[in-house]
Amino acid sequence: MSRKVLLIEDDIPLQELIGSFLEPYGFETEGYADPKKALDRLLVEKKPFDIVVLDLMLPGMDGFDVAKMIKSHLDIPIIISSARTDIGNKIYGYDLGADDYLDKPYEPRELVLRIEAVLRRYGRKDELVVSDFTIDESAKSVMIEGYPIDFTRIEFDIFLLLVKNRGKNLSRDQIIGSLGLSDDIKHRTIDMHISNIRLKIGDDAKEPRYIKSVWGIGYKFTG
Amino acid sequence: MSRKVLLIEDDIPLQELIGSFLEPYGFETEGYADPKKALDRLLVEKKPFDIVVLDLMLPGMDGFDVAKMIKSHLDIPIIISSARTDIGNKIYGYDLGADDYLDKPYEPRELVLRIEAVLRRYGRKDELVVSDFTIDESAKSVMIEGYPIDFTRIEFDIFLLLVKNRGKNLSRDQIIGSLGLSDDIKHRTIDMHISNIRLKIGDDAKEPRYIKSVWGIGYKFTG
DNA sequence: TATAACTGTCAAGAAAGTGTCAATAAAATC
DNA sequence: GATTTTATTGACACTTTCTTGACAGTTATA
Repeated sequence: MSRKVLLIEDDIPLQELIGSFLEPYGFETEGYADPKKALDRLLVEKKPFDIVVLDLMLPGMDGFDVAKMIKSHLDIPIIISSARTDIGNKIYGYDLGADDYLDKPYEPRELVLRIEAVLRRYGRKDELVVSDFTIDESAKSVMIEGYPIDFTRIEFDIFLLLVKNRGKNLSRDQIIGSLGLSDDIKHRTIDMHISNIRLKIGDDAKEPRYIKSVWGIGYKFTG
Repeated sequence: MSRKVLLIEDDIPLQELIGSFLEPYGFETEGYADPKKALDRLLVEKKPFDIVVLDLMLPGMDGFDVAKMIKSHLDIPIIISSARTDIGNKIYGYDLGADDYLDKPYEPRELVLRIEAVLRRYGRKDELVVSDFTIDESAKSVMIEGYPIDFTRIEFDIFLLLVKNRGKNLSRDQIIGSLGLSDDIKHRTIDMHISNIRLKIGDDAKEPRYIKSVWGIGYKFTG
């Protein structure tokens, strides 16, 4: 299965160079010099690309606006390539959600690496890696340093909630509410789940590394 | 007010170059070649830095471990700088919470821009920043110059109330009422909480910088 | 300056919160 | 529907926080 790259680049020879360079790596490239046409293909015709490679210097439209428009409509990775040496742009690029940034001129080989890295990151998107844990939300599985942890359903839900709010204190009621548990559940119950979670992740309640008790408030995860 | 940069970099000439380049932009740089010393300064002596610039290639310790250690103890932005061209590292860097990534060699001017961008991004958290304090209401946490203060729940509530009414005198009864404490609580109790709060924020009751006693009335926070 | 009212903090007991065992209830699995 | 697994809860020991009386020190005021 070849992966489809939408290349928005007004330098036609470069466009062709990139296209032919990417091909042997299993990428199918479609290049446009006109950003409006590219947007049309992506957003109107809804051709399913895997990634966008976007030049910042474009005729008729600012590359930033293109990136912004794409990101606001579609969840697709974007690599920005630019000859501008202005770093402000680079930062702006990250801010608006570009997934990587490549200075021109670059080696085509580097582009391949970047694309693969970005796709890899995107591909394991439902795999949350936080501190020593790898959490797969859809599989409801957690690994600690590569070793699977055998959480029960509620333990998993509580753990995930804590991790997603890392650094934040969550009260027992917030936990109960977020998990949709019957609301006359006793606070002791949450404590018990926390106790069991700690046991399974090897956290010592006295000196916890991951799940800290916040006296009078609740619990928080600190990666 | 100058912003403090902790530079962990074993190339001494580069360290000095960066230091003198950053200075005119209002940054005060403290450089360490030895990551252990830098960590000591940051985590043990608790010197309040605003940002960490970290080289990955370090003697004695892996830069990743340094970043991890810092992030697990302190909520401070980190920019990783590296000569490694390995893209895997870059991704890993982002994964473990680096706030930006800079390829060596880089223009010092670029570092300035990155630092400012990262600080700007950091600054716009939904936190209440008053005088030397950063208060996160939802997390019920308070930091003074970047370092967490370990308030109890009632201390936090009183402190927040005072801060939100800064400049205004609050009577003990107002405090008791606002916090929903049992209304037959003695005024001594509030004094005691104030005393403990002052202790924790390093305020001297005789000559308080933050929480002033208003004779015959109550207390007020003056940022 | 003397006196009354108020404030700061110590120390100790009261109150509230937390960790976990063990028993039971509820759910899931076979 | 019997068996196994998971969830819930009371109990109790333990920890942390809160409250208060006491008393010294401070400030207002007559």
